Amino acid sequence: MHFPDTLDFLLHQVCHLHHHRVRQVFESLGLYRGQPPILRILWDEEGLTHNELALRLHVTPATMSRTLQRMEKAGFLMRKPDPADQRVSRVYLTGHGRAVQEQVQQALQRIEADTFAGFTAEELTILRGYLERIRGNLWRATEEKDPC
Amino acid sequence: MHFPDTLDFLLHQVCHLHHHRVRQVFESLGLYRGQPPILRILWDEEGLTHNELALRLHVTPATMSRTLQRMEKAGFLMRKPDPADQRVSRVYLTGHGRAVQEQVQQALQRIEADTFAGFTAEELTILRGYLERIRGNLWRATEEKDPC
DNA sequence: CGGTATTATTTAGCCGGCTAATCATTAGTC
DNA sequence: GACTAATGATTAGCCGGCTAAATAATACCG
Repeated sequence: MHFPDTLDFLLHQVCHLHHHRVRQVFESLGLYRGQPPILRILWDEEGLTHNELALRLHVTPATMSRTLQRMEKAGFLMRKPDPADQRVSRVYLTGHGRAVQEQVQQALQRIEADTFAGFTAEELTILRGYLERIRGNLWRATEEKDPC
Repeated sequence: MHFPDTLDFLLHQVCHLHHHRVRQVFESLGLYRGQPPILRILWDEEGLTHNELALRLHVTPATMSRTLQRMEKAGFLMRKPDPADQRVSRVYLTGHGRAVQEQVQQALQRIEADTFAGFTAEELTILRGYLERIRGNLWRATEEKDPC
């Protein structure tokens, strides 16, 4: 690398490697990066609408629609129309979607253990604070409609 | 959110928001998220091969090939065959690719300022250390060929 | 009640990630 | 020199992001 790492580029690299690690760990379960967070929500609460899921995970309805399609096709969940509103469809787990819970939780713990290996409890607390501040910073920055 | 944020999910959210911010800031320059790092390298050193660029940025040749195609089409760079080896093509900036340097640098500084707003110099040093450790952790984890 | 506005989901197309396969070129070996 | 192995770039297809547009259903207002 010919130019020194900016902190921002370092964050970019961490993101890239994190994505790669997630991909690697979930591959054998037939799950892709965007899918485990959806399962986590549904294990806790089935019957949510597409929109509710999209809002929870801060992605667009278009993204959610497509991911849910793929997960339904892969057998993790099913979508049923809401009897009270024909525009709405609600999302429910299949048996397979429920059956993978233990494995997915273990996979998530594995990723977390890998990512933060060697950090003391105090360091993890400090790091959490830093990441929360960064999240807040970025959230505010993207919400301000740029005049440029 | 019905389950508490794990640190890992917090990192996931930071990545997502960071991507979004980068997208937002570069939109007006006609650049997409993966493209500014390529320009940064080329401002410093033109004539690199596809493979060299891919290795520098830790992406696959397929990804680099496609991104370069798009950037050439958008007018930022051009690719020329290497006279010594017909498999190789080398990447050079166009006038436009050079002309946007100042604006791109400013955009990058803007993202950095937004992301780390409110951090003291000491905190930034600690954060850098943490991110470097995380990068190393993830790098090692992905390189180990998982037996699972 | 009729007309307009809003909403929920989907599709198309762009982007950057990946893997796998392909093709032409080059390197290596006998 | 002939053959095989390796290499560089590309394409196809999958994924998750986005925006824009579309369609059908529902809400709202006069």
